[in-house]
Amino acid sequence: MQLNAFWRIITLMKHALNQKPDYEKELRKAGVRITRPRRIILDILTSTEDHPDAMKIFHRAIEIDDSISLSTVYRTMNLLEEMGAIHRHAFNGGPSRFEQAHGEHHDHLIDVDTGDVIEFQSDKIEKLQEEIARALGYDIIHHRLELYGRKSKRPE
Amino acid sequence: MQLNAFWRIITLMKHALNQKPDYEKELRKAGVRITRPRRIILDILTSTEDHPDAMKIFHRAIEIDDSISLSTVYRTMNLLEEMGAIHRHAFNGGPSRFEQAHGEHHDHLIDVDTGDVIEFQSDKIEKLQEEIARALGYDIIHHRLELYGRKSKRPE
DNA sequence: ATGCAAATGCAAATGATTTGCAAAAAGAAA
DNA sequence: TTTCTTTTTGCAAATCATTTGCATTTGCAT
Repeated sequence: MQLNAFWRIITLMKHALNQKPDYEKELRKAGVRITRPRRIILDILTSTEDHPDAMKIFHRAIEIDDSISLSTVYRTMNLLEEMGAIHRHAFNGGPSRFEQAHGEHHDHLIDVDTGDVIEFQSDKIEKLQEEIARALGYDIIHHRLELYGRKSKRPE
Repeated sequence: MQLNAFWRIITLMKHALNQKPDYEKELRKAGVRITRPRRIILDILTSTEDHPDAMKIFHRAIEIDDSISLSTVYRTMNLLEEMGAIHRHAFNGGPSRFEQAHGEHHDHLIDVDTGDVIEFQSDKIEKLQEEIARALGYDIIHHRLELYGRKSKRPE
């Protein structure tokens, strides 16, 4: 795992640290009913490293319980997003892809050939964004930095 | 217009400098037929400061010629994008919004209340992105930086 | 002017996502 | 653990942005 003063890779960190927040308890506390479909979807989300879209989540879900419907997946994603448990991305304008909202904010490098996603974070970039927004008279609500790249021929 | 070593506003620049590339000639040279709908859509694109979506372009177009169809707008946007004459954005995962591809690369600050877009550019951020991608073993094909913000209460 | 390939308008198709509704399940109360 | 009320579900149909098939029209090289 890379680590230096300017930026760091996030992807592997959450699993290395085995951060699996107990969403079930959290959600219940917030008055959300924990149903069978929701529990299954949460499990899928907390145990994957990728950023699946609704259809992919649906397919993984019906392998566990084939009565789950696609609309429930969509409804659950909306619910979890509102509760702040997941984040939604629209890479390249494609279908929404989701990831569990583990603590650290991070940006994404998307492999244009495979769709793979690497998460990283740079305080330096973050700080520059703040500076620019402030100078333009704005407060940043959220932001989105996506690098679309291809594996280098000769990695250094 | 702001200007310093680290970043600059782009939005106003293109109109201040009155950069209206002659897309018609360029496209014709590339073997693209200049039809009435295409001419009208190009005019709309080169004479607006905002980032309209297909529907907005369509409405502006039928004011000039009410026989233009929405599918032609979409087809023309795809064509112009392939020709590199325009850029497509999917802010917030909403419908595609377009802008003429005037020379300078730039990023966007989107006003979450109004949908307004301010264009800016920071070499420093650009350079950091390159660094990160390289360290991860990738070449950047393109990237996307969007700041979503709200006007500060006390602008400085 | 003429001919033919390319572009258009229209309507129907697509893909992602949402919604209405009756039936089923969750959780509080008894 | 049974009952009751409310929420959630599955299904099918609806919606939204966008694309496509096809018969007709148009650009433009000859």
